[in-house]
Amino acid sequence: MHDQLSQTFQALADPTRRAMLAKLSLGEANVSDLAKPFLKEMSLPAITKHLKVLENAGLVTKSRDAQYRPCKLNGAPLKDATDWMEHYRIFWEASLDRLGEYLKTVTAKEKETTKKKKTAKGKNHGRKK
Amino acid sequence: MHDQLSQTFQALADPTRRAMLAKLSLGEANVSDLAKPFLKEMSLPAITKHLKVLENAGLVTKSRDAQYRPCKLNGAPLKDATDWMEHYRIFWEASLDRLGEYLKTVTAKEKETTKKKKTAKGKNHGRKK
DNA sequence: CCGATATTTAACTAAATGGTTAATTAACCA
DNA sequence: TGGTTAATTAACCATTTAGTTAAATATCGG
Repeated sequence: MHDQLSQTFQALADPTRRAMLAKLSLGEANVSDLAKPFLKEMSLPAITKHLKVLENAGLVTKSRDAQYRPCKLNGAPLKDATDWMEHYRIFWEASLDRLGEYLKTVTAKEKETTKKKKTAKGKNHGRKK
Repeated sequence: MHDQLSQTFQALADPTRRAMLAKLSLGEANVSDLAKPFLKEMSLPAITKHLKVLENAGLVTKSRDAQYRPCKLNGAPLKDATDWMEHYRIFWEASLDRLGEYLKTVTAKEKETTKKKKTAKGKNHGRKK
């Protein structure tokens, strides 16, 4: 998985890393700032590694300030990610529409109760249709 | 990594799986349809596994039609993913805006040449330097 | 220079990922 | 019924991931 987009999605596929990005969205923070909320759950080197994943994905840049490493969020790779997802927007808006449609239907037809009920509903493992 | 959002991003973090979604965005397709473009690079069971990842992430649903398994794209999980990313939009538009700003500036102020140039520009977070 | 603080590196481990080949299941069709 | 097609499952393997502890590096501050 070497392409940029995969790396971006991969980096986002972890709640710790997303939380770190959320923190960085509030402003620069050094490593121990970023680590603080997680030090009960994991060690500092674990944080360093997560940060490295974010850096490799280009989502975070690190600079130097004495012994500190102030980190900065770089949103650029997220643009390509949203651009990719944008192509699929219709596929969730469509289903929401259908949900709305469905809700209208059920509320409207509340009188027309229990018509057909025992048509093979479950797995119907044996055959098709 | 058990949360839905992580699973969604994880599923998207692979070009084969994204290509399968792209194909499904054109309409239903059964497993061998989906596999066809990749059978030179990988085996059918590999495709089955990728498909399973997409199913587990809720991005694809599979039904039965005789020996075929028609697959359908379900965009719903992508909504949460884009919603998440939406919070960061400013972080890529910011840089693009600054680019636009910059472009306006240079073209507009082409007469007013080189005014102030060396005012501390960076973050200068801690202190040093 | 010394000790403390901030962070990384090394070495290791367990589990997940992405792939393989071979075998199995299921349904069609002639 | 038997052969063919569609797809999954099993068993296995290599690599990556996510974590650990312990040691190393670098910089500040007195």
